[in-house]
Amino acid sequence: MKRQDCKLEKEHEERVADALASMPSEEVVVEMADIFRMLGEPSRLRIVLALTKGESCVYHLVEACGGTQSGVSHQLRVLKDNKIVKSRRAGQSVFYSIADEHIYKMLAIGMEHADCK
Amino acid sequence: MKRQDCKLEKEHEERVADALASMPSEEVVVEMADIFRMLGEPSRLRIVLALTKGESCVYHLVEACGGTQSGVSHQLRVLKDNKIVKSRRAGQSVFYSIADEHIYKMLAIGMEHADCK
DNA sequence: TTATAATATGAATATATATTCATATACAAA
DNA sequence: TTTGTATATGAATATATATTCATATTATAA
Repeated sequence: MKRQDCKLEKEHEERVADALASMPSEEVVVEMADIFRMLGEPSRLRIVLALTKGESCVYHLVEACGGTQSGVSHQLRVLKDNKIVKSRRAGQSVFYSIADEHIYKMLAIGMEHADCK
Repeated sequence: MKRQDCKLEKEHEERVADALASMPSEEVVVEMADIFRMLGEPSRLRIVLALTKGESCVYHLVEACGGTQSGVSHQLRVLKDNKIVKSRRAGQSVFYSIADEHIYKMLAIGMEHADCK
C-alpha cells in the first residue's frame, strides 16, 4: 500500500522521524504509563489525595475515602507495589504516606485540568 | 467496632477531617482520574508523546507509535472523547493534535519520574 | 491463653477496555 | 462511475483489574 497523501509534506516526515527518535524506550513508556495509571482510578486517586494531607493509617483512609477496609487495603498494596506510597507499622496500625514527590505536581495539574474546564 | 488505636491522636483526627473537607467532589475526582487514565496505557501514551512534536495524521502516528491503523484509530477516538486531542480533516487525511495544555506538564513530570528512578 | 482490634490476602466475580478482524465511510483521482 | 487511499467503526475476543466476601495475620490487652 503506497501512501500518496502527505508524502510530499517534508515537514510531516521530519516530525515522524523526530517522534520516532525521541520516543522513550518501551521500558520508560511503561514506567510513565504506570504512574499515570495509578492515579487513573477514582478509588486510588482519593486515597492519594487524602495522603497529601499527611500520613494516615488504613482506618482513617477508609473514613476519608469511603469504601471498605478490604478494598482500601488492596488498593494500598497496588500503590505500594508501584512505589507511589510507602508504609510503616506502629503497633496495630500501619501508616501510609506518599513515596514519590512527583505525585504532588501531578495532582496539582490534575486539579487545574478539572477545575478550568 | 470501636476503634482504640489512634483514637487519642488528635493530629490524625484533624487530618482525616481535613482530607474529608478538601476531598474534591465525585465529579472532579472522576474528571481528574480520567485525564490520568488516558495517559495510563502505553499505546495511548505513545500517541500523545508523538503528538507533542506537532500535529500528525493517523498514518504517521502508526509509523511513529507502532501498532495497527485500526488500533491507533480506536485510541484516537478515546483520546478525542476525553478532550485530550482534537482533529481536523485535510483532504483524505485527518490531523490530530494535543487539545489540553496540561498534558505537556504532565508528560514532563512523568518523564522525570521515569528517568530519576 | 483468650479475646479483640487493625490490617492483609486469596479467591471469586464483575466490569472495563485494549486489541484484532472485517468492513464501512470519506475523499480524491482517473 | 470506478478505483484506490485514508480513516473510522462494529463486533468479538481477550485481558486486566476493581470489588466483595470470607478468612488469615499481626499486634495488643485482659
